[in-house]
Amino acid sequence: MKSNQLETPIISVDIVIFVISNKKLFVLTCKRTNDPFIGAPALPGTAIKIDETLEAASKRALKEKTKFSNKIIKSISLNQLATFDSLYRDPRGRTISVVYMGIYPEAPLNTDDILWIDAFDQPSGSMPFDHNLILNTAVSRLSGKLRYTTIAKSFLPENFRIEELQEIYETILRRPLNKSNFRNKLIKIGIIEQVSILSNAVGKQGGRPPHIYKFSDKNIIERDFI
Amino acid sequence: MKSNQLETPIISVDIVIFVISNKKLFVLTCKRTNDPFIGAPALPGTAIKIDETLEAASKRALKEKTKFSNKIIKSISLNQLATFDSLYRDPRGRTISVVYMGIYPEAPLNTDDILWIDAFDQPSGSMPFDHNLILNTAVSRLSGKLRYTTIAKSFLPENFRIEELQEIYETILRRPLNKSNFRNKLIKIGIIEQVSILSNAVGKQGGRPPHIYKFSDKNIIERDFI
DNA sequence: GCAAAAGTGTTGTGACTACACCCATGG
DNA sequence: CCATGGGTGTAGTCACAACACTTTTGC
Repeated sequence: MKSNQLETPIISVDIVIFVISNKKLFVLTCKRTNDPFIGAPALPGTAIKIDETLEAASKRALKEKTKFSNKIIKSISLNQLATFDSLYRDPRGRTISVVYMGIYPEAPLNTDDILWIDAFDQPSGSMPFDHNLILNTAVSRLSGKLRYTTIAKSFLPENFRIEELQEIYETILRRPLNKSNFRNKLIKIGIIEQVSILSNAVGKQGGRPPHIYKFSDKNIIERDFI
Repeated sequence: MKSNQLETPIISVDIVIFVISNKKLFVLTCKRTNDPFIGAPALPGTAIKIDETLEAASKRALKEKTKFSNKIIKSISLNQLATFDSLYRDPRGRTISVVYMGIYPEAPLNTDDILWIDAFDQPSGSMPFDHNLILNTAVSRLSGKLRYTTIAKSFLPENFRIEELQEIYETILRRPLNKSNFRNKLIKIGIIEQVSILSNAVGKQGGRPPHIYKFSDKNIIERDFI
């Protein structure tokens, strides 16, 4: 620990990465390799260097701790969530953490270093520092953003079925939505548009083939819509 | 300048304080007394000390730079806006600024040190650093919050006339609102309630005396409402 | 009694909800 | 031909916008 920590706080970043799998919302944690809480699953993070932006530091931390491919790291767009600054959040000394959030674009997979935890089932104290607080803040921001942005887009591939999209909403909002009203609203508002008339689905046991949709360019919704 | 700035960024806070006067939205600026941009009107701010929270640092900066009374400082509730971190935002060296915003509870008054500037009429470059960007971010957050919180409360005294409240909304949203629909909606949603039946107004030239209202306890609006 | 300020009523339009029904495919 | 997954239609209700109108005061 350097002596200058006595006079000026350290700045770090922490990252909240979401993914949806099997109608559940998961968050990326990495097994800690350093001193305090070593071995515990925590949000990935790092101290920031003087010549990098907070977002760049976040991407660097992600890369170092998760070993995700460059392609994946690049495709994750990070949004600033908030800055956490309570005096004793880090036992090593005063550390102020700026938190970024993003969405993982593929199916989650646990490894030795990585554990995807259920975002709605993380008892307080299950993560070190104030990471449970951070996660709860991120979850409510996520559901807030669902209302007035097209953030749901990041959870899906370029082309998707409407029901896949509806599942994203239902998972995050934690309530069932009406099929017919859901599609009517989204199409009327004009944030999604049909790509192909009918496409044969892969590996399913009967049923009418779904239409394929994609998001249009519109990114911001005028009023709330779900 | 200390040598450790070479290795770890400095953290500072900046504060955006709003007030409404004569149907205009104003923002507090203080004449800079220090080296870069000395004399220019800028958002008040300060470097943070190691043993104080960001919010405490903001209040301290406000007090030092504005000389507002303790009572006023106490009554201003600060909300974190965002953290600004572009690499060259401060010519002195890497400085990351966490920005807080709040609302001034009384009529604004310019002094030697203090200048209230029009929030909607600040050409880019009129303030040092990235303070124009910060202000624009704060303004759009303020209008966003108007939709789903009762933040308008802070612009008014405990008791107020409905038209005063409507003026707050019209000023921030920058469009006229319908009198009848405005009151119906706010009362139906239940965020304001009548205090007295009719009260004689002070110093006005005729006209029916207004009812007096206050905000009820509800602080969060379920859906958008204006 | 008239102007000014405040408060109320009404009506058409459009959005949201809930529900029932129709379509296209695999087995 | 039926189960399954997908897509559509509609009617009632409720919220919203626009506008006109009434009430209460000072002069």
